[in-house]
Amino acid sequence: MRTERKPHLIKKPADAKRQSVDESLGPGLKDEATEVEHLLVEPKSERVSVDRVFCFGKENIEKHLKMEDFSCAFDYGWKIGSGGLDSIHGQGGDDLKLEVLDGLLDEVDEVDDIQAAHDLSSACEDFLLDIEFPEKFSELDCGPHVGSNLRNSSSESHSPGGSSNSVGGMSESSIVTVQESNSKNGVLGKMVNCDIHHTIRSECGCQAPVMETIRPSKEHAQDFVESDDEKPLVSFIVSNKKVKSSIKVTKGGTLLRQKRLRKPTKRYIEEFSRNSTTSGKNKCLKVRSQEEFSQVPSESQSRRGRPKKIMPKMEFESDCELSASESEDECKRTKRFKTACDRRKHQRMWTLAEVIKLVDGIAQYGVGRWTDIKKLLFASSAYRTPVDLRDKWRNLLRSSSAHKHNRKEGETNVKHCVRPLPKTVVCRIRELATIHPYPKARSPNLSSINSDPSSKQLTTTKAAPINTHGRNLRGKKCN
DNA sequence: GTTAGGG
DNA sequence: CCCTAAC
Repeated sequence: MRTERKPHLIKKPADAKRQSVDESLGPGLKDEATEVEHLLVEPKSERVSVDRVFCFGKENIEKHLKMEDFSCAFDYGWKIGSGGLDSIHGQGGDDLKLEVLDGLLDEVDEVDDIQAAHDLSSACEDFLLDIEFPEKFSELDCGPHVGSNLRNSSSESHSPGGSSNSVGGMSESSIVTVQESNSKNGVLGKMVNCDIHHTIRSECGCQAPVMETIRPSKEHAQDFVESDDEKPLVSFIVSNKKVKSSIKVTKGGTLLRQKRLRKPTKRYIEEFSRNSTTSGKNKCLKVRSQEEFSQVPSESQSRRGRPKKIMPKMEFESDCELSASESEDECKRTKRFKTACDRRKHQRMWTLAEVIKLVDGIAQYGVGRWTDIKKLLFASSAYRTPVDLRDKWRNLLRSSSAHKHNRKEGETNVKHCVRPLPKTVVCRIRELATIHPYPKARSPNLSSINSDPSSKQLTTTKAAPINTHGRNLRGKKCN
């Protein structure tokens, strides 16, 4: 049992529950301060509201409730049962707790507001809380069914290892049990809590493989194992909650018994994803989208890394499916942003010097050896890929042919040439085109030779291989 | 990996 | 400038 563990923080060693709780609080706050912080928002609110419902009226209890934001169930159980609440305050470790948990009060206010809106002051708050989830996850739960399950689980929770309980339902049952025990007798609740404690532990160990079938929970399962040994109750519950939340999202009807689980707040999700990113645990789906986002700016330097292929759209979208609607929007936004930026990132105009360089390169190496030309003549300009050189050459041929054509026809269409090249360059291009006809492209030279415009295509395609220089790339490569 | 061809 | 097929 966990109670045997170093009770340095406990002033009343007789209280087994508090021992475990305190013990768990110590490391938990240090290691998973943020996680605990957010995860505990829910239990706290529940506890507080329960406190109101049952009108315990103990000031110290209320105070304690505000301060102690760990495992709702256990905390409550021993509090009521042993009445050792006062001992918590003033303990050395409480300062740390207060620091960490203090920030929770703000968020708790949120939850309190929600409760007020739902008019939870009645004794049926449990049910209202339960109904809250069916509303949000209508496909998962149906109100009455949940309620019945809740009661069953709570009553069954005395027998640990109840295989009927799903993983997600464990904590739920524990919570409910505590609340019921509060209303009936604290001692029983205490015992129940003990049992729950064991139950959760044992069941979590057993259920870990099952959870692995669910995608995001794989990490959680690991957390389970870790926390089972190292971190006591709080962290354990925390991880358990994590699993539950993920299960709730991914799996549906099979895990209906997760009633007490509140939908994680937006802030929690964000924080969680952030933590996951830093800690290397991809517990949240959003992490991916964030990573994608961060990739965008880094691509601006080199064209070489054309990210379009790197970004498979289908994969992107499928990831979005599993996350919430908000993240879905984000995904869409990101995708739009990326596609808009990726396509035609920078249209670098070809300078005259570059054109001349290209022409020289072609004259030197021939048409088709674009990589060679790029390496030798455009090594400095990383943004010019061999494909770019080829495209440019293609365009040059076209324009030069147009030039020729225009001249032939009386220079009527000169204005169509957006960036007219110097005559010398055009002449060179034409010469090169004659010597190195672009494969399958309509060589201006040939086209001029061939008076019949309709037969240009055929003539060129046939003429290219015939060319004595063998400038056709394919033929060249074969050499 | 490179190139041709089309968009 | 980008994409894809072909090599």
